[in-house]
Amino acid sequence: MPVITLPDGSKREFDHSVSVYEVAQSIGAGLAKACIAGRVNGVLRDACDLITEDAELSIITSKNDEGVEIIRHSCAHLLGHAIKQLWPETKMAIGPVIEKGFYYDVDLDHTLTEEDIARLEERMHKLAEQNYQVVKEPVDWQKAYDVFRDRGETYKMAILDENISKDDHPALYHHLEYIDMCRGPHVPNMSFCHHFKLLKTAGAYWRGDSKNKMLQRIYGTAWADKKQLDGYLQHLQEAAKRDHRKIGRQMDLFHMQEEAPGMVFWHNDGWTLFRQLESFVRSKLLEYGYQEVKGPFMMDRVLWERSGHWAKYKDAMFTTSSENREYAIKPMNCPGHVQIFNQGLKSYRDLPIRMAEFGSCHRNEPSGSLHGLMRVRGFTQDDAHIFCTEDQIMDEVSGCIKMVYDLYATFGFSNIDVKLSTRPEKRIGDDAMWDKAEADLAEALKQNGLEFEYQPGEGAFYGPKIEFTLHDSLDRAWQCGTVQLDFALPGRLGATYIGEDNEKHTPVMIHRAILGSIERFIGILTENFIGYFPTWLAPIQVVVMNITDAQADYVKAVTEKMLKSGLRVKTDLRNEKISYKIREHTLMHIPYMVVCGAKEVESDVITLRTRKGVDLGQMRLDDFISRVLNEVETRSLKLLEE
RNA sequence: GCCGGCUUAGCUCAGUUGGUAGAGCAACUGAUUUGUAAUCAGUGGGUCAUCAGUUCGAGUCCGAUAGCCGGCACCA
Repeated sequence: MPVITLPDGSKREFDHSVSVYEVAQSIGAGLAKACIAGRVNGVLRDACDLITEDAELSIITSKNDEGVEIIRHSCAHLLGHAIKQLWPETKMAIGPVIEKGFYYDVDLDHTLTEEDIARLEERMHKLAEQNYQVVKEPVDWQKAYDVFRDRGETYKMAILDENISKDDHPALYHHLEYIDMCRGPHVPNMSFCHHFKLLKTAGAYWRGDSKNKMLQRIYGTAWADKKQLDGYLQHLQEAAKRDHRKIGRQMDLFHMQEEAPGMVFWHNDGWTLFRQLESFVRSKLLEYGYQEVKGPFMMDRVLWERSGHWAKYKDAMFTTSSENREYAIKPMNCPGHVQIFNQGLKSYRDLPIRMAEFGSCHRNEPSGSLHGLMRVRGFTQDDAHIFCTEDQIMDEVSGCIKMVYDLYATFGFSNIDVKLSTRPEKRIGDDAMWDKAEADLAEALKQNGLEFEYQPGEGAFYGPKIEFTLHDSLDRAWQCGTVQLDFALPGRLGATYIGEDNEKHTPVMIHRAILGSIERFIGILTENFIGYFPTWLAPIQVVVMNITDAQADYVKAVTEKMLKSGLRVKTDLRNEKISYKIREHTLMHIPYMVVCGAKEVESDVITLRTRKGVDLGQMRLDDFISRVLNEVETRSLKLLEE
């Protein structure tokens, strides 16, 4: 006699076991029709699952996030259904839900082309339009194994063998003649799965291991209704428009070329942006008590062997040799910083030493991983290493965390994910060291009131790390900042200080970067702002234009005054119509456009317009300069009058 | 590195069943002196990524290499 408690607190009593669907039906026909699944005592269950005892139940429909996820999951099955009809020899691997969609990994000798994807999608639509019932069949392990063995699904057999206990009761989901295995839940019928689109194919290793066979992965997106689907497809188009590689070319920020794969040629305007970021960080270094240093770009291989980098990363390091000495071009700055620390005897009174560098690093990243500014082979870290005693760890890590949030806020990034990556398989140092390092970082995060997730096994080989992932305006995630605790490297490289006890001790080293790679950060900023950089970052802040040659001298004088005030200004005295000039500079996203015609000259003012097309009218030049300087100094994210 | 795709003028792209290349924008020159997102006219510009094949003949077909793009793997 189960009593079902609904989310509004109301209770319904049944004199027999009821399915989720039946409960929905008892509430109303509309809800029954919309019912995808149910959450029973907090656990997602299929609509057909029976409730035998008193339970709390909420009905899941396509209005719930969970409902949409179930739709996506069922779309993966639908894709399986279609592909097995078109290519019956296909072996199905896994078909999970991902953010905004789903994919299915399949093993199929025939390489799927774009036309094949179109055919597949068409077939999926045809199947879904039948609105067939999805039938769930709970089975025992052996039955599931037999079913997939009979169907030649070797990957499903492998999953049963390696991932599912023999005592378990996997569920089979029947989509007409197609059968898939799943934890579920799934939609009760395909009427829910009409709003999807296949997006692309890609290669993906079986079980995510590059030693395994590469399968074909088919990506798709699925939504509750057409409006959501169309909205998402449009969102994808918008995202493509803000690609930093495209904007970087349009705004003449940088280029890359075949002769230097993964390395950036910064043009004047891009380099201006770069320098602005650098001086911003530099000003913060002073505020947070750092010194700034610069180490050599390459050092003898022996040093990298001692640090442990050679053993793990030699394939990814660029080397060069001269006069019987082999050098490695630095892939990171820490060993260099230890060399600086090692000059002269240090006392515990000297600690902590916070040593920062805009470190130019080179790593021979795998060719397939290169991606515009986001993943390059030559990059610049806003790197720092803090040498401190064990007692100082908490304060120093805490200081790093505060600095991370301080800097990100300047760019308007507030939605930040925090992760703590723990010891990897390949590592140096004993377990006691790792226990302490991981505990310290976790404690520092807790003290700062931050919620975080653990990433087991994702730490660096010398210590655990905190990773900060920020979200841009399209809610895409980018890992930028990192704080790493290191009990290993200072010892390996012979760093010591004299303690209160007059004995030598090995300092602890904290590695930290906030922007990460400046190149990458510029890529992120470009896409986040779609090229509309805030004035303090904008390569050109103001452009001054004349209407006719008669105002050329006035324009030059106005420009001169702005330049002397420290603004980045350029003139446009070309013999073109004002609308033509405005169009061009608007496309280049220059924050302020100043027009000087006969009227302005006469009353000694300027006329202003912003790149957003806002008319700011006439203004006195001094007034404008002081307002913009204030905007730059406060690193405002908004233009005047915005 | 792996799977797939792509590579034609500075940029965005056409180029029919193989018959030695075209547009728009940009650039340059000239005219135009113009009031808030494109003035008009003219000119120049490509070993069709590179290399090697098939063919009487290759931008087009085959192969290799490089780079890029989408993923996967990697990411100190």
